[in-house]
Amino acid sequence: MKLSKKSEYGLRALLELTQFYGKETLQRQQIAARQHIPVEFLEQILLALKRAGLLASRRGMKGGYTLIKSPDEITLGQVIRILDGPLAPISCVSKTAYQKCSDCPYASKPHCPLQDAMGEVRNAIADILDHYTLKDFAFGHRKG
Amino acid sequence: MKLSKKSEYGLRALLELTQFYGKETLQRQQIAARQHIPVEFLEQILLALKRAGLLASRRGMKGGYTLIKSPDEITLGQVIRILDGPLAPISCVSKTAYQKCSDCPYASKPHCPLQDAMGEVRNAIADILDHYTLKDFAFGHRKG
DNA sequence: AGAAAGTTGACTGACTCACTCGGAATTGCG
DNA sequence: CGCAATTCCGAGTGAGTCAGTCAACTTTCT
Repeated sequence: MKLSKKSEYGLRALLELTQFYGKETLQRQQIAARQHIPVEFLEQILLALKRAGLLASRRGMKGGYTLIKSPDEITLGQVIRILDGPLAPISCVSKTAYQKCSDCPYASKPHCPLQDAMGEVRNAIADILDHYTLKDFAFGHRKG
Repeated sequence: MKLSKKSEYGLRALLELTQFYGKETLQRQQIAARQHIPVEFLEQILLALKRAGLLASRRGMKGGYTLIKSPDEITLGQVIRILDGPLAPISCVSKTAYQKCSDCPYASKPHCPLQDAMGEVRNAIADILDHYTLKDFAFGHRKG
């Protein structure tokens, strides 16, 4: 039940990018320095987020990265799925990456206890993370 | 955000033991066969659950494992913590195994966005798993 | 042209996961 | 007692993942 460093760094990088949304582009180095992230590792994270359509970048001098979508249209759930894969604790309860469990003795039965329990967990996680936007994340969460 | 095979097998084994609670002791082989679990791997899982005080065992012929506590006093959360460690996605929001994050730039600040978000997630997971008993698990969950 | 940035793919060392094995200790039965 | 059946325990293993690192290349600005 663990969040990888990759996702953690990715989220922290987006925190910076959100703060400068609409103002400046940020360079790897700046983000890395402000958030204490190894710069080469950060790079491949930023690239993944770019390929997924969240970021744009410009090369060369004065280059850098920018958020390409509004911070209230990006959720933590999206980001984690990009960097870590599905949120579900077991793949037979994933909605975005469902896979039938192969050797489970309940595969043929009408219902599986593990699926019931883990389905609840996955929904609880997704409910939070898919409604938690970068804006909430960077400027304080809505509730309260 | 993934449940290990170890926990999955452990939970499925306890499903069997719950069904025979107060009736018979079950042997590794029987559990392994009924739940399609590699028997030597199952063994070390059962041992861990025994050391944690959930199971008792008897050696030799006619030996086997029994649940030592009532199925409505054991929660899925307990089991997963024994086999997989803390439920929290990052250790700085764990209640059972808290660890200060070392290089986080928010460590000194009054609050950390990542902690806010992941704290919510950890609470949601724990709320479910710490109230989901083996009895619920084996015989159908309370709600509804 | 040349410096500064991003891009790409490969590489690495440490670690974890999911088992597997061998052997010792315990128990039941004849 | 002797033997078989069972649990107990520690160590080992092969594949894969995690968390970076590196070198070489392309693009852009001055």
